[in-house]
Amino acid sequence: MIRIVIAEDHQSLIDGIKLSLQNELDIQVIGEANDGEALIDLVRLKEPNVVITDIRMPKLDGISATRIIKTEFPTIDVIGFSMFDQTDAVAQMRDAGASGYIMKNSSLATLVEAIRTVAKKKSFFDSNLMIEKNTSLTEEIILSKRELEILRLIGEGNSSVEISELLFIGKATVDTHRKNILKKLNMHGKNDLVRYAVERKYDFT
Amino acid sequence: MIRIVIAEDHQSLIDGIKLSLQNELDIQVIGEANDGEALIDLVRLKEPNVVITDIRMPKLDGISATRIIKTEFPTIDVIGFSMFDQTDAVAQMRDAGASGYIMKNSSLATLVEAIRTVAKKKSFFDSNLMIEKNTSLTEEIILSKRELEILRLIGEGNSSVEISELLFIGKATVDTHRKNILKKLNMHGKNDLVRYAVERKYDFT
DNA sequence: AAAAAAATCCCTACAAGTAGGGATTTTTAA
DNA sequence: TTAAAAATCCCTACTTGTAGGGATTTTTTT
Repeated sequence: MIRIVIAEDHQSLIDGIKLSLQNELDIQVIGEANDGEALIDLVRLKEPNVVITDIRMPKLDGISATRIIKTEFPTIDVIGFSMFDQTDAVAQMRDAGASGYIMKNSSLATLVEAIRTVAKKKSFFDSNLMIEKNTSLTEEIILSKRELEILRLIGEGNSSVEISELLFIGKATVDTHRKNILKKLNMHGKNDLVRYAVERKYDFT
Repeated sequence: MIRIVIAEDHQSLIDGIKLSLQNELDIQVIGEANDGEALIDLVRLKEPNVVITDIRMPKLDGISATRIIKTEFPTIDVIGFSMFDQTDAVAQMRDAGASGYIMKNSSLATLVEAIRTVAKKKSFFDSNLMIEKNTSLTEEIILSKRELEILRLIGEGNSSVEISELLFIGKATVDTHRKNILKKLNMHGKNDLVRYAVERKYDFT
């Protein structure tokens, strides 16, 4: 029996995962936490086999939490998961000692596979992750300087026109950059860029 | 001389604040941090008079950082600041021991005033904050259950149509809720709701 | 110096959210 | 039980971003 705990500040997502795992008889959800600190407490209390944790959480983020967990309990396997394919986040989770990484839009099958794989002491990184596709997992700087700049401004809440005024370029240029960013990140849809920019507010270089 | 440190994961914002404070001769920025853990280290090292910290930061968030700082250095005054008027965040910062709270879109004058006020051991909470306007600062539940639900779904990246399908209601209804939420939060503009929903991913009740 | 990458700008069409109205039904609270 | 609040739905007009093209100039890199 694989005993797991889930950490995710979004309760509805936890509920979804729990529901999804109900049919997997060898996997048991023994606890859940809504922030990093609660996760640490929970792990100390229950000592699960596998921890599934969001990157971005209140109080303590998933990366720091993973570091602490792996220091105290090296045998516990941690799977990180987040909304987007953030190369840096994946690398940081790996450095922190995580055994796996999946994305929130991954299928149930992927989730289950990830849990079983890490429980067998193997690592599992979602095949959708860009980091897996390209060999060089160190410097994978996909976005150009200008694109990063524009992404940052999007995250700050600026519209294309506002950005064009801030950077003294045309609105059309900003739109082109947006499209290129979307293409590079393999995203579609209306608000994805905004969400991505805000979500990854981390590590803008 | 008021010695302050700034914590904010968005370097450009730190730069902006520093620039703004250059002309204030009695205020000196003696350090900056891009995450909660770095902030704690910095405070221990430099022991400033005032700390200005973002709520949402990698590793350790502003609320937890404030709690730690106030435990170790009760005389240091902390000012929280964030993008939006999150009633819960303000309350939590207050509980953690913060002396003030301002919003990122506050004017420079407000920022300077806040710093000087807390340095005088008085508390400063931005007059724009809803919490200040309404007397009952405990339960200030502005958004209805349905509105919160929709806001959550927006944060998860769903469009109005998708939300309407998820909740078995019409698209028009979702739009109305959006408009009401915007009105209640006093927001305008295209992506504000998305950004707000993602930013406040915290504490959805 | 030549090729590749990045940055700049324009076009049309379409989808989605905002802003301003209005209106009805269902819940909740006094 | 009756007001008040919440939730439901519809209308038109407008703005903004996405998707699909194309094209030119400026920087890098080889």
